[in-house]
Amino acid sequence: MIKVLIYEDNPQLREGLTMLIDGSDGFNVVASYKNCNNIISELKTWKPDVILMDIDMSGVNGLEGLKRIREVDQETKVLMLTVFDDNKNVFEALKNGANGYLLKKTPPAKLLEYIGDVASGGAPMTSSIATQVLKMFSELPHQTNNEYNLSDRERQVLQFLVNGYSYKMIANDMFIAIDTVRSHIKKIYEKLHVNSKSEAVAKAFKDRLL
Amino acid sequence: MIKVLIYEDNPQLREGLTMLIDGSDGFNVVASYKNCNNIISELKTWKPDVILMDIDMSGVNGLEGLKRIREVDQETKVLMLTVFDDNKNVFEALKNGANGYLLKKTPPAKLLEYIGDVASGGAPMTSSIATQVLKMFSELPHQTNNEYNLSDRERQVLQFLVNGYSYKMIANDMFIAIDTVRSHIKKIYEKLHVNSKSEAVAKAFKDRLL
DNA sequence: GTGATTTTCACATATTTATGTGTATTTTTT
DNA sequence: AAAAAATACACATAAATATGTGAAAATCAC
Repeated sequence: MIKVLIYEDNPQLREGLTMLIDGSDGFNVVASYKNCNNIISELKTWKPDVILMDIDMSGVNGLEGLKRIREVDQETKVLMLTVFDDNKNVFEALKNGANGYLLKKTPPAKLLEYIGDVASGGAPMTSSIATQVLKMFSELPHQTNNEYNLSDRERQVLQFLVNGYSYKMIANDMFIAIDTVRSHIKKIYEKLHVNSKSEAVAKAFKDRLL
Repeated sequence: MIKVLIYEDNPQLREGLTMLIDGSDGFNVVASYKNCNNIISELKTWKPDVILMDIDMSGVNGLEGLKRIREVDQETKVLMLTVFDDNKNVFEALKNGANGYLLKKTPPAKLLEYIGDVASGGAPMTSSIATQVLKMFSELPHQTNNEYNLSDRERQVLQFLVNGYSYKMIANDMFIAIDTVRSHIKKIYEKLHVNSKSEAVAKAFKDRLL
């Protein structure tokens, strides 16, 4: 018997899902809520096998709920539900440890099938979602990180370093004195907590700084 | 009407698949073969919408067949079929532009559904496969590339460079003379076609050399 | 508008790197 | 067994890098 906990904003859909799932052999809906405001205590109370989680809810939404769950529990399977297959949410959800991602228009029979899948360790997603996921991963490594607060000029210089330019070449290409290049680089080292060109270059790759 | 072309080693399964698919509304099996030896001319002859491709076949196998197709055609959908969901093949297939990946034990009804999915642009996969794909991508950057034929010792030295070690520190840690470190590094530069430490480090990341 | 940051430049110097040329074992490949 | 790589070491030198100290103008943020 798979214990299911439902989070869904819309009362009609919430009722519908509960009826559908609870009325099916092998499934048991232990409770359903309209947002994730008290998700941790609810999780502890019901100890569900699978959580069906709507993304868009007023109050604490599904992504936030997922995060809260994963802070304390890696075991419970979480199946995200959404109306739109919008890129950003899919990615956020998967990053935060969602076990699957379904569109609300998924037919009832398949929904049950997917809940079964996820309960037994699978990662179900509708094929349109799967397409997106693959596309995202293939296009991925583009989104720059700037937790080190490099300035524009510093990022430019770092880019040159990564491309293997010497100080002299950088000075030439940027139309500044070599001593200026030096001072930028000194600042970069400070900010990245390194003290050599290759460490800076390595860090640029590791932390996707460019 | 979705035109399907089948490549499958096992005569019984080939017959079975053909019967199943051809006998279903909306599907038409245009031909089926026991290997990919002549896949390009067969592709041109039949112009299928979807190719159902077994991975393990004697003669030209499915992966090789997929590669040949993608050299000349990006449009035709290719659904890979396999008995085992072994990691390596899944990855290879997806890298080479497979549109989906199914286990042979997929029930007939779902198989048809998946063929429909892929024909309309989806990327169907069984949930066990999807799980693997996600896991692979998340674990990914681990599988070293050695097209530059770095020797063991050279790779070690490069690793130290990436970690920001100076020649002196490398010599110390590897219990060799600093001149030996130099000579290794010179060799590394030759092989990577670079001439500075940072270029070598950058290349190590770009080409996932370590 | 003023204090903070960024960008620019200068001078000095110790250390590190890049390159060349050569040699001698050992290991691997053919 | 011979040829080819890989590994190890030495000496020399020009170029590049790291580091320090200092300072002025421009730009940004509150």
